[in-house]
Amino acid sequence: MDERVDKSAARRAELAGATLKTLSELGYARTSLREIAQNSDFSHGVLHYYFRDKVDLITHCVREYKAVCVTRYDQVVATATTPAQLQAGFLDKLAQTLVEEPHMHRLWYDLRNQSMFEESFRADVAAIDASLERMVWRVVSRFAELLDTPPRVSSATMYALFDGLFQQALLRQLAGDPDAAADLQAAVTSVVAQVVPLEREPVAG
Amino acid sequence: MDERVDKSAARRAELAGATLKTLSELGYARTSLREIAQNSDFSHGVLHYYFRDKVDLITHCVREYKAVCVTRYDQVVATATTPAQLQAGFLDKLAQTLVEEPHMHRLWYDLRNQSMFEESFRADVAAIDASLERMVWRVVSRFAELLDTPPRVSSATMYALFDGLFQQALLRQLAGDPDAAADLQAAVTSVVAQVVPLEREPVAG
DNA sequence: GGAAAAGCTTGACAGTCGTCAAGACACGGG
DNA sequence: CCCGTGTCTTGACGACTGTCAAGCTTTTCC
Repeated sequence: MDERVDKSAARRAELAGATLKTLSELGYARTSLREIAQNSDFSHGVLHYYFRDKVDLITHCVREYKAVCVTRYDQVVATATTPAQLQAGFLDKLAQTLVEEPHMHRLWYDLRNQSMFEESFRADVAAIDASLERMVWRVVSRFAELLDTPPRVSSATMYALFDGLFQQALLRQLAGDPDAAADLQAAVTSVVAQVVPLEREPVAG
Repeated sequence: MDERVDKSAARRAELAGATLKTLSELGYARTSLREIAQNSDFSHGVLHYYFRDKVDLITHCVREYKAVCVTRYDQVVATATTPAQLQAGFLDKLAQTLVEEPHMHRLWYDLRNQSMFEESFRADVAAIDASLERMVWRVVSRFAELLDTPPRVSSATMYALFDGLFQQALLRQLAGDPDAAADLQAAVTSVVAQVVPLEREPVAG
């Protein structure tokens, strides 16, 4: 019986993978079940054998997506012993994922946007957003710890800032701008210098 | 003859309005020409009388959208004579548009996202993004001028930061979070305090 | 007033969509 | 061997899509 559910879970994961691939290539608006099936080894009918409907399938995908993303910087956080090391490692991975996986990232932004229109996605999307926020905060708070300076903005704000920078960089990367990654690194460096600064006078006002 | 083109332009604008409304309600993925026509006084066939195809129609809409948005804060910039006035006016308008026009904003994010997948939208979207960046920069640079302190980040970075904050707030607003607007104002205030600070020691490193 | 032009509607076309029922295939236990 | 069960394919359904041609209505102009 365990074997049965394992098999079933594996197949679901396989189909979820094909779905993620399709979504990342075509975007939500043009992703159809038949197109997904063509990115897998099966026919379009099997999708309704493993998933209730299209929303169920995509929801499952979104959850799977989360697992991959959320640990991206954990290794860097775990091994870095100086602020400079941590910053360099983070910037490296940031640029790397921007250049190597832009399709995966646009898929995420597409789904998050879809959640603005379709309530069925909202809960899962919000959960992933929260996970990503924690991921970013692990990096930033560790950085602050190594610097012995508390961050000057909240976790939620910090995430929004990084997300905005990354999204602009992604737009440029997908438009073919060769400087997108380098400029992202520079911008992040500049912003971090402001919000997790070396010791300085407190801001008045 | 001028009268002809005026009439034609007016009708195009009218249909573009119906398109914007439909897009803001349903999102790009579920917006069809028949649905657009139902949001106007005409039948679906007329869309092909005034626009070559769907892409042409939506592209035209996007350009129209730009005109409305881009002057949102100009009045505030023109009238404010102190930093506090400018900041308060900006935060007011920011919260107001978040609460009153969330559908229009999700439409913009949806189309910008679509441009990650469809090259046909890319140029127009990039142009609007640049316009919005200039809009934000007019506010920030004026603020810095009134404070007699240069901003510590570039125009592009500043826009990305605001955009990230606004997008997070929009997600929360659309999910029904009653604190979305207030938290956005607080976050923007906090960030501005970091990147356009009152005089302080330069950041080392 | 009547013809020409512009504006708009209607209906059809070839596709595609999500969904699902019917049946084919594999496979292990009687 | 056959039967039952889990797995997968096939083909069909009604609905919906963008597009466009044919024709209707209104306006314009002589």
